[in-house]
Amino acid sequence: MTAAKPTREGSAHKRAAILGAARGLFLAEGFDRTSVDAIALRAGVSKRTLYDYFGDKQALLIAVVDHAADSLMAAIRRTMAETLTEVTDLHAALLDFSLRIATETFGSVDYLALMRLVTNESGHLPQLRDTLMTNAPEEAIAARLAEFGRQGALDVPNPRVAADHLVALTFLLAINSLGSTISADDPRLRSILDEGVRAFLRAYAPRPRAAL
Amino acid sequence: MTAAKPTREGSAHKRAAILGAARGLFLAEGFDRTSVDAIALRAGVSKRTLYDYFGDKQALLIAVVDHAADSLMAAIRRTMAETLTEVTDLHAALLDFSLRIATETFGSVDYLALMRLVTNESGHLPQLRDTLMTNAPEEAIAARLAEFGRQGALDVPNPRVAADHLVALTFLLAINSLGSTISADDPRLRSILDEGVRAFLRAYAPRPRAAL
DNA sequence: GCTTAACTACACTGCACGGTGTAGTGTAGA
DNA sequence: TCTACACTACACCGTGCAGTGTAGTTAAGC
Repeated sequence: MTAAKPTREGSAHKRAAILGAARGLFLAEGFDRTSVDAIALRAGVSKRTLYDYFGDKQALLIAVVDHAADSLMAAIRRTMAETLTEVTDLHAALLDFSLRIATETFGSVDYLALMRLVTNESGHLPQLRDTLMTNAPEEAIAARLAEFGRQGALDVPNPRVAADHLVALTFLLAINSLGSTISADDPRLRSILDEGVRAFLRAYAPRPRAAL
Repeated sequence: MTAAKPTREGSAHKRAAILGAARGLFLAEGFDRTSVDAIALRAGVSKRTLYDYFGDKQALLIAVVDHAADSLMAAIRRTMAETLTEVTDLHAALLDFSLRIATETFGSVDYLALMRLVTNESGHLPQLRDTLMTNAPEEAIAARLAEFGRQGALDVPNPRVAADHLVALTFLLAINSLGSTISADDPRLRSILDEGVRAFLRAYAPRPRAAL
């Protein structure tokens, strides 16, 4: 799924170093402001090797986003399995989930920052559009919300919309209010996520059928 | 409030032309990808004049954002006065408000796109931070929501949080789902705003005190 | 020791772009 | 007509940077 142009496909270690360096610099400086020389320097790799591995600065960006998407999906699946099993206290479960996803190693916040970067900074990369237009994270969350709906813990006639709303009330709002650099222990982050989850549950709490 | 470096302060018409051209190109291509020559060409002005007016590419960006913020605030105030007066049908009123703000001449969507651009593309402009960190739009909306709360039409213990949630469920979600280029008649936009307003009202509808 | 492959160091090209300096043009007022 | 001004057209500079070509180094396998 990854592997943009691994012309030589050398040691995975070097590949990871390059991806990590590129991700960090792209997030901190933006795509255009990040020079390939800086990435190579930070990765401890010669510029030539970088080009042999990825072929192109744009291809490197695609690889970074691809890798981030995979990481995020893995984190979501793992965290969901660990936090979103209980139906007893949905607020605690959803808040735990949001907090962990937001702050976990390369969580959704960095992912969203990358998305913004891609969407705004280079709005003309057909390859990227394909990669990131899958909305896999939202779909995964939607599936879980649908499950809660089936169990009667939520009222979600349209799970995908509900998932979008949950994401908007938590991650989207967090990254919009705070910058792209969010520290895990920032009290504002916890506050935003908490309020967001609260509002989400108020909007999607099961209500007596007669009320409508 | 505007006026970054109007070294010469010539005809307001030329100034507006430059601002408009810059805004359009910044939104379409991003800040770094937009050359000053392109802006001058599109504005029908010599590059030299552009520099005489604004002094600097960064100063031009600041002026653009400043102007956008002013426009948006004016639009919000005007539209709020025209749509958010009725308490009878809050859903219709809020949806109308959202739709008009989102699609109006330089609505919140473009504003948010500019914010993203600024935040991500050049994360090191102290001047810009000051300009856009006011959160004036959210504050204005919060004030109106508080008013609704006083009238018993909504249950908003914390108006500012409620305003953030409304914005997240509508504009933020819209710009995140659709690109920065949103046509006013895109049915998806209306759908997103409608669902967002619905969820917001479910979350902030007045509820019997006994229920909690 | 020899070959092969991965990699580095480094020089180099081409280009795009931000910003400046200036000569010249059109225009309005005295 | 002269002056002042706003503006254009254009040439120009410096620089940063993507991408390439290559000679040389290291290490592994034979």
